[in-house]
Amino acid sequence: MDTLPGKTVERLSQYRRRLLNLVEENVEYIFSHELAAILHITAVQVRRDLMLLGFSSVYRKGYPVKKLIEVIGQRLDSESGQNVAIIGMGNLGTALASYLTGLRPKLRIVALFDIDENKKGLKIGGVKCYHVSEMGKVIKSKKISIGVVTVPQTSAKKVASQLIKSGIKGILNFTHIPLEVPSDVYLEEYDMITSLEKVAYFVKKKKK
Amino acid sequence: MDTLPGKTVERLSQYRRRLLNLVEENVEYIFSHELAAILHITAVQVRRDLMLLGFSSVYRKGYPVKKLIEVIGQRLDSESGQNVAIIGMGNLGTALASYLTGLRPKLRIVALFDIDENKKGLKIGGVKCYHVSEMGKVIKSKKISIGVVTVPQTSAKKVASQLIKSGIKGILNFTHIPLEVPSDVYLEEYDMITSLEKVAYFVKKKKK
DNA sequence: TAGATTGTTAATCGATTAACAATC
DNA sequence: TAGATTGTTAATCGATTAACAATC
Repeated sequence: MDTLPGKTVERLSQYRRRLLNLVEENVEYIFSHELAAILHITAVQVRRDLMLLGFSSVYRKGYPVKKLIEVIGQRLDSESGQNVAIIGMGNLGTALASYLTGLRPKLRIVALFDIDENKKGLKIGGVKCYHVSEMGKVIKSKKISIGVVTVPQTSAKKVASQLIKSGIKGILNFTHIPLEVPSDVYLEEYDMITSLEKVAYFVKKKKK
Repeated sequence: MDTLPGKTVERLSQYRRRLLNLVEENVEYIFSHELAAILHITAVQVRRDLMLLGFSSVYRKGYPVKKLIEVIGQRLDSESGQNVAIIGMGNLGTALASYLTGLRPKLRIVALFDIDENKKGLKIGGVKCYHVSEMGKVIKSKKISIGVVTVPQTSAKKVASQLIKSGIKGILNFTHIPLEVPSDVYLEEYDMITSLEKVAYFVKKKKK
């Protein structure tokens, strides 16, 4: 199966989330222009993405919602699911832990880590917190392939190298320093201050 | 002055952050390939971005760090600075408030809001928390132009419309529902689960 | 049927990279 | 000088949009 473009992957993730809401509301079919309107994109964009999935609509009814959710899942998710750890139980890590836990059945948050001995054994969103010194052991025993890094800047590099040494295959980095990873590890970085500065820049520009 | 492409704005924000670190280390000049290496991009990319700024290097010494920081500031920042509010003091909002406060002199976090009466008057990172009912009043009196939305999903739309009604010009949305804004308001959305699903997808793909 | 919607190709737009003369 | 580095144009790559025949 071909690898989808990153942008399409992002949108498929968004489509699925909206579609899951629609199922709750007992919507059975949706037209491309309806889904597009929800996400503020064009109907062509939606149709093209679904074309890449090889998914077709039902004539004059639109796309069957449940079926589409299923097909997106087949493409995005790993069949057996993937295990995720969050490292750094400050405010950001805690927010992520409680939000992500149980949200996607195929993306299981199975371990949290913090340097603070007092947080050891704590449960956030039902998931146990371990001391960072146990990282290597827990990552291997729980078959964790993805690490979310929410530690303070100062320890980011150390944590990343520990993750890599433990055999993690993907890192989502929320700290504000760029990380170095070997080519077999997928790295995604997100930086809040950059987003905010971008908003500030375009607000300034709009004023004129 | 021409409007810079969004991607360039993002990178300029990143350059500045790295350059500020370099100043601490008393680095006076930097070559394009050095800055590129720090950010895992190409030297051409860096040079092209700086070309858009109209900024030139010093022959055989590279770009003067302090001067470059200044020029990036002239382009990205608003001269008089911009005021920012964060709405929703859960874990995520608290993380943002404490991280962002005082980080960029021209982006001042001047007010926090929460629906919980008990948080009223609280100070996070030295910034006062108000009750959401005071939003309109405080936004106007403090001349706030940017709102960061970190409330629970259920109240996201309501908060956004209050912000817009109060005259805000930019919204950074961390909730998981797409917002609707009029065309004179700049909207940037960030969704953590989408980032995580993207990492998961490419980890799955790499395995093969 | 008439016409709303679709799936797909081709065209366009935007962003990145290659190429290379200019610098001193 | 020789050669590292730069600034900029042109070429390439990738993603979005326009166009439109096909569907029933």
